[in-house]
Amino acid sequence: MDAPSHSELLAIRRQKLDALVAAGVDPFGRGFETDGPVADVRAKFAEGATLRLAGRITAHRDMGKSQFLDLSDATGRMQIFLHAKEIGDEAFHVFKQIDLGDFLGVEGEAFITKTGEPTVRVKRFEVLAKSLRPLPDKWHGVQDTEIKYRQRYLDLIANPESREVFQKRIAIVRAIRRFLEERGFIEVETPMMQAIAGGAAAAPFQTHHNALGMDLFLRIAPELYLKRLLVGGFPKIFELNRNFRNEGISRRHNPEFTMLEAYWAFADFEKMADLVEEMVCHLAETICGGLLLEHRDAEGNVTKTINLARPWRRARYADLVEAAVPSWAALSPDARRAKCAELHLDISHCVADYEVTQHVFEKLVEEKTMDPLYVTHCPKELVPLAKQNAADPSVVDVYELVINGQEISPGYSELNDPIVQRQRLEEQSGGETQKIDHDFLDALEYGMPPAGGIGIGIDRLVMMLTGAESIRDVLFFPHMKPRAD
RNA sequence: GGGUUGGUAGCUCAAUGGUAGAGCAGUACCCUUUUAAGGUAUUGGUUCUGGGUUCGAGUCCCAGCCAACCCA
Repeated sequence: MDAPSHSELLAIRRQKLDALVAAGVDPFGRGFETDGPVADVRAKFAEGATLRLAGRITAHRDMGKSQFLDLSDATGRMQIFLHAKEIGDEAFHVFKQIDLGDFLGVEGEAFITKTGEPTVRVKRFEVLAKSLRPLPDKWHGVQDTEIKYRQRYLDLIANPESREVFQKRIAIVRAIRRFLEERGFIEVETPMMQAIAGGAAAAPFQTHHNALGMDLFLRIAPELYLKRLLVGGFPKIFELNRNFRNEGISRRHNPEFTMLEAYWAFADFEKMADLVEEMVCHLAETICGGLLLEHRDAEGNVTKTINLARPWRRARYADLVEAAVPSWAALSPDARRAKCAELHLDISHCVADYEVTQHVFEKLVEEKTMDPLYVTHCPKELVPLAKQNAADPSVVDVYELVINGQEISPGYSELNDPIVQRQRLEEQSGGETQKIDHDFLDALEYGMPPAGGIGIGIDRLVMMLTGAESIRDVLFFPHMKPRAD
């Protein structure tokens, strides 16, 4: 329910709407030919040229008979000038019904004002859409995080810095596709609704197919279907799309998130690491202005610096833990727990010994690592779908890429032994065989080529590359609880 | 799930327990090159919701809703 004064502001705009209709003007106009988005029109700007552009009115400077307005879209802003005597009384009366936020299409002559501002002198204009609600403050923009996230369109209209983050995200996603395609990878689509939610350990969202009378799950990962395509003979594939996990929401988690998975037959995890390193540097250099990324706070102070300079450091998991806590490897499981208490690390949720070590790794290595680090030779318990190392079967041939204190990308030498894979999945399912994707295991038995595989969480990658501190700042429409009425 | 902080005009923000205010936006008027235009006047409030304490609550207490941050 709107507060009374809000209704008053709305009522005034409705009155202007009625006045437009009374003057024979359609307040919600039709198609309008332009010379392109506002930025393109600005690029074509030449004094004396006739220009046509359309956009939303974002500023109005009323000088009486002279009117200056800013016409904007997501690409830019252009000043337009309008004079009562030049357009005539009838048109000026229509113009008087225009508010900030309305969409206008204009045609006019390009000129430069005496303050040097490129401007379009309006000869004709059309009302393209009346805005019936007032826009956010033009100077402060939208500060309220709830409005930013719930009404993203207002954030995009009012906050240029938000718009820039999303434009970078769009550019990053496009560049990833191009990068992989140029290297012979093809993009494929696999089911988002799966009878068994496999490929990761996470709680799925459940739904129901009426006609088939069966439950389905939204996928938590596309992995098992992409591997079927390796079996089917596609050697270089990727999928860049949404996954769904029915878990908590936080600064780093949204129930649906975007994941890139890529598989390369006859490659291994080290080759995949080279590929990811090259790709992320390519993104930083072409979209984010270079390999040195600076994250800033609201005041513009640098809070964090990430240096992507190659080659990226590679180190074994055990060596990293050992460097963080000397003699860790020599300690017994009980001594390790005692050591954690000494270091004020809460390991109450850890059951197995490898979980204690993993907690030490997360707190003392991962969270403190800003520059890229490939963590290799991880314990096999952490990664059930990867190949065991030939020399040391207690570890697997994988990397975990850490940047910005977060895991950005895992890469595996994929397990293609169907017998070992079956054992691993059976152990993981804890005896609940209905949770095992038997068709996937059958597929492996037909033969899957050895392959390198990667996953990259696109939202976290964009956070790292743009300096966003919350995943909500890189998602157009982050998940929110409904607001009570 | 636990803790901390916040929710006041359309937006951005003020307000020792004592008459709810400002800037912008809006409205009216002045102004023929302004650009956060300027000037004069002016409208606009269930202070998130529901209880309680008090002579008196935006402010203190309790419960709830929503959000941000931290922890798990």
